[in-house]
Amino acid sequence: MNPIHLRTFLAVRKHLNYTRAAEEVFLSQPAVSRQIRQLERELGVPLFEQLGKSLHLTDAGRTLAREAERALGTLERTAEAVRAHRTAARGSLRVGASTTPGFYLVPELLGAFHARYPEVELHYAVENSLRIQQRIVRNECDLGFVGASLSDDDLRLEVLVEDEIICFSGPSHPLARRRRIDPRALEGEIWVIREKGSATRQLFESWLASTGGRIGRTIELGCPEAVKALVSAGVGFSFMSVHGLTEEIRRRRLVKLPVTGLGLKRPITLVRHRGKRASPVMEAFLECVRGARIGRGPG
Amino acid sequence: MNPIHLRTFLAVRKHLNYTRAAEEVFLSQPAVSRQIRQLERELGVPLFEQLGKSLHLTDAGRTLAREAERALGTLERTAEAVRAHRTAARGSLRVGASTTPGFYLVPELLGAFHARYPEVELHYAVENSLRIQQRIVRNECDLGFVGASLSDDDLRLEVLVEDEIICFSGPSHPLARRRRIDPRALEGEIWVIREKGSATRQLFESWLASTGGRIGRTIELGCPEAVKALVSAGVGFSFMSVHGLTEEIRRRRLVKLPVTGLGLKRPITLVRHRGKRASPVMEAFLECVRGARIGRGPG
DNA sequence: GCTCGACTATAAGTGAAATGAATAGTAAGC
DNA sequence: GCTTACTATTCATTTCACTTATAGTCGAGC
Repeated sequence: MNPIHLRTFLAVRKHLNYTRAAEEVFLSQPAVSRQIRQLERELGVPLFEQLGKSLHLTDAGRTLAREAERALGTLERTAEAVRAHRTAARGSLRVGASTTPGFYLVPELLGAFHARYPEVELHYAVENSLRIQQRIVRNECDLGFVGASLSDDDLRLEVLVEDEIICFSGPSHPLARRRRIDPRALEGEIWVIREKGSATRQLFESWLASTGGRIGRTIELGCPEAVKALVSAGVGFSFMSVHGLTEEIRRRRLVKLPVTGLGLKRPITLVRHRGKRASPVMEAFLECVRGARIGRGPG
Repeated sequence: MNPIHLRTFLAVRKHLNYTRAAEEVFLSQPAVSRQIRQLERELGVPLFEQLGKSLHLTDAGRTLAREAERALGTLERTAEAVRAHRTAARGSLRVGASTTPGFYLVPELLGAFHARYPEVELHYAVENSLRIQQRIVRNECDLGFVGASLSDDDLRLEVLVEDEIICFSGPSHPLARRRRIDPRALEGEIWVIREKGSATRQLFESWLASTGGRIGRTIELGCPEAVKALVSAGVGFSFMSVHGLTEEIRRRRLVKLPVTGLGLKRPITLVRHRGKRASPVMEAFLECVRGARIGRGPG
């Protein structure tokens, strides 16, 4: 029971005349006869009856006429719903991000995108860089933003902006008054730091080890905002992407510490699967990302 | 976009594997590839994307998956609704009848039929015999019951029962006391009779003319029940099918008049179009008609 | 009663489209 | 780097639907 058969049937019902119906659907009259016969055979009931010269619908034919229009409509709406995905107006976008971009970069991108494409369903996952990488590979996310440099043949990387990691403390902290701080001098202080999986922490630890320094007493917190709040209250010091600190430094709630030799930079990278073809929604989001003039960050 | 394509698509979505999907829908793998490609071309969007070795649905694919099930369901229900007409349980029946059977025979048949097939939509037209005949020829009615003998090459006639036309008056009428009434004796009385188009009236008038009798003063009424009511009240006399009088005669509200030589019989005939194939509903109704033991009438 | 006109059914030939088998290509895993 | 699992491609084949031509049927008009 094809849509073609149904349309032919409806044409016959309309004219009650095979020849006219054939003209309407641009077929020959035998083709119409055949299609109706096929329908009748498949459904097991006659759809038309011929009395003398005139054609009439049977009960079954009346039922089919009523339902066929609904069925064709459903099919048409289905096709239209799918075709709607040709534009970015409808669809979904699954974005992943590691903590630093996930807190201080991506939310505003998503906000801007949502304002332009309110119908698009957004999914957002903030996890550590490794897990974001996995999500991309498994196609659980369409694209990701990470602070770590990943390397994987399956991934397509695109550096968006350089991120700088700085040390900071609260304004009342003794370190805040120093004009120059040797890395070794930090060892006696309390370190307020993120959990082990944090790329920021790993990066900083690597650098510290290269200077011969060690980590002293620590307080571990899972969320960068919690770290900032604690340090701002005067407890210890920490290090973090400068992008996450702009506002607090301007308000003098946090102070950048002049640690000698600390010039830790890393790229914030847009990650995609190499083999993935960009959907219209994804194209639109990428345009948003590039239009956001990233790189004019606070660094 | 055939149902076949949609089913193939749903199989691929289920397995996310063309080869397995091909097994499920009993096709070769290239055939599945091809059908999916056709769908994608028709809809203008990719439905699947291949990342490395694994297959994923696109947004468009997800939409289609959701809608395709609904669309296939609609089609299936449509087919089922039509197939339901293979039995007499669903459908419609258009019955026509002339006055005599229309009042005193068909209603109980329809009642019995409706009790057995409550889902069948019934249409019932009571008109004079000629119009019923027209309705059958034009296929406005599926079958008819008439009191007149019709002749038409297009019609298929079947005598159900002999109907007898008798004369009657109210119990208080002077005629009711007579043991024998000559047709001529009626001329002085008031005739309560049906309208001109009535087959009963025509039949009676023909008979009367053959005896040399004439009609005297008349009161014309359109409906046989009104005729009975008036006569029962003592006004004049009338003639009518015995089938319509059984109850009133038994209750002595009407009295059969012994008019000499009056033996007017006519067949109550079932009328169908010769070329019409009986639908299941019609078959069922005909069975009802024959099962009603017509012929054991009150005559 | 016969012929003509309108219509549908049937038959045969044709062409397009879908299918399947074989094969090449590609990615993933050991 | 080879093997395995899967999809894309190619080509021959078959199937199916269509068209053309024709026969059959019904109704109308002379």
